[in-house]
Amino acid sequence: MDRIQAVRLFIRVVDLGSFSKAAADLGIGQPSATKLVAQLEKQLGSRLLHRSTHGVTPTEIGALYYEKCKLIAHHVDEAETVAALLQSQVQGALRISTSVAFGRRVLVPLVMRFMQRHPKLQIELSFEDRYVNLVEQGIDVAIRMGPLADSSLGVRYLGINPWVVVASADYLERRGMPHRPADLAAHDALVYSTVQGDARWHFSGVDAQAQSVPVKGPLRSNNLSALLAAARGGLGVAALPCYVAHESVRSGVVRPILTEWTLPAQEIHAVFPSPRLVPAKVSGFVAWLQGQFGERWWAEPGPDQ
Amino acid sequence: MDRIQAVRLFIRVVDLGSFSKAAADLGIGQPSATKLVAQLEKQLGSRLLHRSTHGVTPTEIGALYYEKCKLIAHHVDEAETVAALLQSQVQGALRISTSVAFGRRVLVPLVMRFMQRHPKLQIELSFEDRYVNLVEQGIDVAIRMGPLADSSLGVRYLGINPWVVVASADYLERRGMPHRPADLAAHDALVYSTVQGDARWHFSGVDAQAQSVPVKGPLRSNNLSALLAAARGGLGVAALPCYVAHESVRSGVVRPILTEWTLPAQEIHAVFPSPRLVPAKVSGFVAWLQGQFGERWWAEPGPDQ
DNA sequence: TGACGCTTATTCCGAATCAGAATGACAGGT
DNA sequence: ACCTGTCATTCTGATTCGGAATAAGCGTCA
Repeated sequence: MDRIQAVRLFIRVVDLGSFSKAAADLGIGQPSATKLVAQLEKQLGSRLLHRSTHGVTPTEIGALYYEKCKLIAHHVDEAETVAALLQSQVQGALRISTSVAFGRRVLVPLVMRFMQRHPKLQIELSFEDRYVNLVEQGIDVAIRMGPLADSSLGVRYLGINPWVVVASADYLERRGMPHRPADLAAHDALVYSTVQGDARWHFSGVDAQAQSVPVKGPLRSNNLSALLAAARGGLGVAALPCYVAHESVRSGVVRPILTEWTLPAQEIHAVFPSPRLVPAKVSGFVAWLQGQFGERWWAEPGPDQ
Repeated sequence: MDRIQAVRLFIRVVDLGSFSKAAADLGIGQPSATKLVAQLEKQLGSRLLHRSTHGVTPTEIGALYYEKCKLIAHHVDEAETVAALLQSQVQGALRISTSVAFGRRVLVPLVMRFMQRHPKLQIELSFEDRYVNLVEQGIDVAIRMGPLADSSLGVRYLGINPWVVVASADYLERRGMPHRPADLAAHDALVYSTVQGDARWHFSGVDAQAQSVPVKGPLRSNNLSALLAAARGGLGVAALPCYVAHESVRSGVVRPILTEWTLPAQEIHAVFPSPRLVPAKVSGFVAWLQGQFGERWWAEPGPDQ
């Protein structure tokens, strides 16, 4: 027996003065209404309604209880409304976790645009290159690159994150232009320690032949901006995500090399707790994000740079 | 699914941070707790709790809903308390319906005593010699004489209401003392029109022989006090309830006659709506009343006379 | 007076739901 | 590495639910 429905029914019964009408009003059968109120009375241990063959009238206790029931129903409605509003509207606090470089360069401008569309949304952007436990940290959605470890979470594919190998023009002049991946062995590599911890770069040729070459060089860092700066300074060859390198390539400070080969691209995913029953602020943000990663999204202008 | 129990469970789950503990707290199994909250979430359409293997924490929506739930639970408790208090305590308004003479002479002093025992009780005494519909008139309990018509009501036997035939001493001197019911044919009868509408008095002898005698006389009234006054004034012979005649008999103003025969006594009943689930104010009053009608209750002193 | 209409109460039966035991999976503490 | 405590899932028997049909009561109206 659902006592909340029983309370709602009782209210309608008192309002309409009839089991039949109230039952029809709530879309249930008359016998159910009779039995439901009878159970309510049994639980309370006191009669709420005087029955006659021509309708019902509340008893003294029933009248008092009726007033209380209206309060209860009101609060129940309010509670459901609260939940529904938070659920259906994009509002409240949205805590986003993302990697440092991607967040700084790509996500920030996107989030700015999203915030303009949803003024009631309060964004909290958290930059972390290490894996974080979404639930523990209270993260609503994380944007992650590469393979996904935690399969119990909700996941949406956003796009692909291609990489490119770049070097500055003067460096290439000094050290020569590599034509094959193997040529890199003679070059100074700027290694992104987070992804390329094993100091090997994996290439795929146009004929789908994979090549893995060990690299070594003067700089290892977990900060892509530092690697880009080093590449711009002519310190070596860097493998960078396109979105990091694009500006410098476009302005000519660095030049992409080995364009016949491609580095393994990472899939970009939005990850969030609880695959089902996702708040609208999360699902709305993710859905909107999915529309923002076009064919050459990394060529979009960055935030300020 | 009982949503009120679900709400209560959800509160305990948030309080204790665990399904298992909350389930044990409410005396249900852990799977039930899990399923109940899951249903609650399904109905609301949003996740209320973050699950982990070491307990649960409320989500943003869950925390808000938790506050609402506490309000709801509070109001539910209050409503149940209201009903329980009215039900179990003798308080509130008690509407009593009774016949005019009986009420005035017998019930009023009894009710006075009952009121002293229960100060929170508000009595409304309604005097009506005709039959009233208890439910329509909002009567909590009626004290009725004689046969009961409405069998759908709750009934408690209170006692017997004997009658006596009286006349004043000077009348008997003038007209002679009747020795048998048949002698009344030569007397002036004072007829109580409500009960003796057919103008016949029915006697039972000591040997259980029934006699029915037609009576006629100068006065018919539906008011027993008027008949008593007429009898005291020597206007005739009156058949009266003992409780009406007793004072006048004791003081010698009138004398009982035909004491070898008895008039049909009426059973006194308390009648109230709804045989089951009777409020304590009603059942308490009726139970107390039952103890007040002893062997010669009608000899008790009246209110003021 | 009698037929009708509307109401509540009760019965009955198939279907849906519930409750708890058992089991599995998982993470943290020792 | 094991143990403990937690949540999720599955399964099964019993309970409950919900509506159709029925009965009975009372007021209304012709």
